[in-house]
Amino acid sequence: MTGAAVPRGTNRRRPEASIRRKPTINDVAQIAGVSFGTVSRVLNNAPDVSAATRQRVLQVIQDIGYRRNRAATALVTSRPTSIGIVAAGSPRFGPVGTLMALENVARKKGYATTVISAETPYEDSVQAALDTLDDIGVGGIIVIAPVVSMAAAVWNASCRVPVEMIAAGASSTPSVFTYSENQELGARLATQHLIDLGHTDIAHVAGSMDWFDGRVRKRGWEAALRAAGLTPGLCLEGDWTPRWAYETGLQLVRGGTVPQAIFAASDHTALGLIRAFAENGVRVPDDVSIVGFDDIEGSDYFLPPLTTVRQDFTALALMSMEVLVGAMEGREVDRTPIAPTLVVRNSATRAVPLKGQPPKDK
Amino acid sequence: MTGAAVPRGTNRRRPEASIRRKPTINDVAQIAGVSFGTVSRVLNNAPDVSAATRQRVLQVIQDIGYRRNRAATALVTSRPTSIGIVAAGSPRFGPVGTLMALENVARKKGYATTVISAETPYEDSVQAALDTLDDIGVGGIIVIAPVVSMAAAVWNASCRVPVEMIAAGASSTPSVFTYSENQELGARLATQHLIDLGHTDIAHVAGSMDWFDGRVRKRGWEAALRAAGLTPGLCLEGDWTPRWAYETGLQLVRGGTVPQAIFAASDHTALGLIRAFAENGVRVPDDVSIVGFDDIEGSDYFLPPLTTVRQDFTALALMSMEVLVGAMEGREVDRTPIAPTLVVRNSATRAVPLKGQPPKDK
DNA sequence: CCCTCGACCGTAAACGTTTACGATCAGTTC
DNA sequence: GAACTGATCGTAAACGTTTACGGTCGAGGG
Repeated sequence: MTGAAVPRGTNRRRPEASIRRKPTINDVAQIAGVSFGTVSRVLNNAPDVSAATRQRVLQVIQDIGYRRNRAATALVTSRPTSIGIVAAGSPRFGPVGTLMALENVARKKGYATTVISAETPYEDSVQAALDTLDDIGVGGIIVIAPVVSMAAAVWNASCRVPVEMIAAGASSTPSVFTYSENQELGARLATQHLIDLGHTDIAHVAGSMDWFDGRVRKRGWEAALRAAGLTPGLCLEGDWTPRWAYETGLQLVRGGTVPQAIFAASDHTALGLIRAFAENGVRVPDDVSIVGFDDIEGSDYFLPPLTTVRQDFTALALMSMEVLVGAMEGREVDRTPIAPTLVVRNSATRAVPLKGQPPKDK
Repeated sequence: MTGAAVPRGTNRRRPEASIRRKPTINDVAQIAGVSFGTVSRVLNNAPDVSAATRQRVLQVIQDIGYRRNRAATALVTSRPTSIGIVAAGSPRFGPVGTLMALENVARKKGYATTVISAETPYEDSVQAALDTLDDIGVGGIIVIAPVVSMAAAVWNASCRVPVEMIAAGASSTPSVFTYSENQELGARLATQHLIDLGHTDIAHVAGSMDWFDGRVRKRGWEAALRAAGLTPGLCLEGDWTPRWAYETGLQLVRGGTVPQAIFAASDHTALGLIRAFAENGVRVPDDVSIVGFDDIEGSDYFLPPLTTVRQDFTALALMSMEVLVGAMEGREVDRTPIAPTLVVRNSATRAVPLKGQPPKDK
């Protein structure tokens, strides 16, 4: 190969210096004694390569540890190579496992994930996150939007790529579609369990109504009650903290208005309630039945072990990624939400007739 | 959710909306009436461009919503533009907040983060993760390696870019350096608290010795005891689950060997212990003092509220990113670990003289 | 008036791929 | 034996930047 008309592809500026530089497609080609075009073909599993040649190239790739430069690939094929995830900074998330599961599915499908946090759930912050992701060249975005203000921000933002929102019970728009677990069903399951146990006075110590989860769980509670011909009783709305629940519980016992049964919006809520009751001699489940929601780690070792609702975050991640990739590739994909399951333990028990009242009183 | 919401700022930011294609540096140049070289200069804050021109170019960039193509940039300058994070799939992680904090710091420093999960803590899995990250062109990698087998895998793996491991008490090597919170100090704090309360019979219900956290917390317990002239008592090693702790607790009460005080390796461990004791009439803290580790959400509403040790994951993320970026840019950076803090609540109390024994015996 | 010098700006080449197209060379077919 | 046909392979031209270098132009020194 003399200097005459060195074709563009050959590595001219480095004879055989063999620096620590990453090998390129040309290095492979040269060693394998083919042109870089051929190497590209084997890289992309394209036809028009003989088995023997393919084998040889593959061998060289293996030997010198060649790895395709993603930037170059991304540059020429605008085909996206990664997926963006924007997560709120909020602590009340699914476990890290959710994120990991998301990544896992994406990787198996050949996409890298880059996650980015929205500093606030408002428009500029969300738009900034979306833009940053767009820069990177993601092919689609999943935003975890537990809070309604964040969802609103997403609806108002603009983005060139498909955006999927994980937000329980939020509505889809043409440009932003939604996926989530069927938390309303979960709430109905929990409430129904209490109903089946014979309770009629079933209160709800709710989460924040700024959260979709809070809204949807409350809705499920109401729906179950109505379906059973019961009128929804007390509903206290707060935040998700054990502290708030504790204080709420205190008020209940002080006011002498502890209900027969409580559907707590989260396990942490249940935890606060239980402590407030325990400190005042109100026994769970003997005096009041409680069921929680989330099945956080350790809830099986609360005092008493908590009957609660479990969401399958891994399945959620799997499905939502399926949906997004489907949208990116223009495929249609089934979008029936995942169903949570009730896990019954010891915090809710059969209703006993209230003292001085006939049972089945209605 | 009425239709009042703007239907997702459709093309609002794209006035003339000529083509769907992203504008390039050439589009900007053409509209601004300069050459692409000039645009590149203003993009990079290079000198040799007059204030007037710079202003005009900036304006055009703003107007047409130009955003620099990262792939192209990455291709020509090999300067890294992102940071990789590999996390084990394990559930026993810090909260999502840790990951988010990591991302946050990185973004502020101008790096994107891409996280990837190692499917197993073994060598091929870890190496694969490292390779994938290398492909993407990250400038440095943070691996969260709680398990010793994973750390070993990292030590044995090869990687062209700086690798930082977050692993409590693991040693640094020339190629892989380590950062973490000072968990041994945390364990000593917890134990010392018990000692200060007058306990002399302080057992440790440990975590798994496959975890750095498990090893280091045990070491801290021993160290505190020795420093106080006490000989370490019972040490039961298990996993981190409440379940195992529960069963261990059961054995303790059945054997009549419940110690005076227990340093539990984690809050979940403490939770299991507490239940086992509660179910058998052993009162916490009256009969046995317990201090946990982690300060998980809700531990302040356990029965009783748990005295425990809190790690500052945000600070950890901040510092470790600082360290990594420092290494990437060849800077020296202070690497003193972060100190956890003891948060005292109600699960540990002053020692009472054992029945039938004189106090201050031994 | 020529030369030099900054300040400003344009241009070519390179980064490592993919894609479209053209070339070569057996083997077939007539 | 000429022309056609696949199968296999090589080549040029992009993709959107950055970098190194070269040019122009007006001002100022001699």
